[in-house]
Amino acid sequence: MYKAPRGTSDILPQEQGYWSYITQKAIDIACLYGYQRLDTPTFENAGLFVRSIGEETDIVEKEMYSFQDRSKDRLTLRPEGTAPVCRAYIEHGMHSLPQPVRLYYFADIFRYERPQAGRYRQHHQFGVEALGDSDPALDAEVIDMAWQLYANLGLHNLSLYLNSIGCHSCRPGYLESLTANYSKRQDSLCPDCRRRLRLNPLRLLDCKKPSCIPLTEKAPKSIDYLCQECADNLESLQELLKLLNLPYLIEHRLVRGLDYYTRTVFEIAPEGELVAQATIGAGGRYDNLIEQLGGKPTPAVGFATGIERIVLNLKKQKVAVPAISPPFVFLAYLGPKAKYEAIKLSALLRKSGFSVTLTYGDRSLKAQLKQANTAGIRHALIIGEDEVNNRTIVLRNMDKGEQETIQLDKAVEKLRQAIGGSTRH
RNA sequence: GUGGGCGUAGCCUAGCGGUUAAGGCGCCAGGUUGUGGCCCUGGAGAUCGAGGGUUCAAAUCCCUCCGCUCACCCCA
Repeated sequence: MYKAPRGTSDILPQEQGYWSYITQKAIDIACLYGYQRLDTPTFENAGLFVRSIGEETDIVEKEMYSFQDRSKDRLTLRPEGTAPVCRAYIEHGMHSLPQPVRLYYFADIFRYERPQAGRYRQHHQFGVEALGDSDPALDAEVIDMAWQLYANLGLHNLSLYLNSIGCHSCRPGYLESLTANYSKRQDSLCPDCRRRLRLNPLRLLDCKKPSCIPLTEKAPKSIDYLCQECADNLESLQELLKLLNLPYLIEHRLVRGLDYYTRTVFEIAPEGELVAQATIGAGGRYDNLIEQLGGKPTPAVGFATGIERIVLNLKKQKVAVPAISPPFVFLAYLGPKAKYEAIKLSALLRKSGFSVTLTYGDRSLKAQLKQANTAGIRHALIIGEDEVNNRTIVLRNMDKGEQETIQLDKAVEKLRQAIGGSTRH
């Protein structure tokens, strides 16, 4: 038996209510802030991700789904959403549009990881990118969008963590100080941290081992090493967040796993859970990325959120999402002549805008009504030999258990009346 | 890649050495010659994750593998 590949899953009909709810809210937010949709391919040239995410990162080193196609091109299923957007920005000359260019996307994301709660090999993200402006007001706008999205979704008790990891001019000084600080205590470091010290010192701050936490707390903070410009930026961002009434926490241990981030980085997670796996959305500024990918120097800021993690939290917080409506009417028939009429009528009903379903296996009326009932369909049309001969049909209200015989050619009209309080048909 | 937990019909669970593997939900049919929800009756559906071993006898004990799951690394 075939099964869905490890770390992937089917999104079943009973789950779709969450997905359409989230998708719709996300589109609403994007429109509200004037962002336009951009869809990029599911796979890109491998080099795009290697160059943008960074060679030394886990994603590039061991998590990419890469393959060679028949023309020997090295391709990769996208492991994140920002680099493709930047590629499209450059490729389509979007620098000649009024700046900033505001874009949003929904994308499948692929990473070869060991699956666990809230982590999959294929997952889905909604993301926004605002390209072509370095003003911290744009950072604030993106953070605000994220925050409002969660609020509109009905999620509560979330925390916004904020940090600045500086720019190319001030970060080296900070890294030096951080490395020096940790080198002195090398003996008391966990094995992972010793590796981080060599490969990716920023990540030292991420360690959750009880033995390392005191070190992370005493470690130098990036915000103390910011150059004037970065410091000013962070300062005005904070002012703007206050202006927008967004509660935030400066978290100096917050660093992001991708190399392209500069200055602002942020994460939104359930209160008190600053662990990577709990994060439902994250983002930051990436002022050097577009230039690095061959475009003109273009500052930019973005944010992405995992749909699966939103679903997880909606369930955890018991947020009720609107159910997906069943068809408006169930068409039941008895006998071959009636079947013929029923199929003809179903076409007419659909043409008139009524969602209608029927079962074709010539089953008993009992079975057909049972099916309508199970599906939550509130109106049934019943046609048998007698009705065909009289050009009539029975309209049954499934909630009330009442029914009436009507003229067959009045079915559409009668159903229109039956809509009553229903919002959808 | 490392470690823990778990694999019995579509789903949930019982059985933990001894005949045809049991129950609930769901599905199908009948009770009602053309009427759903409640009830009653019946039916279909399981090579007990796979392979090997121990034994007169294995779903049950042992080994290996596979899968799921949780955690670590790291990420949404």
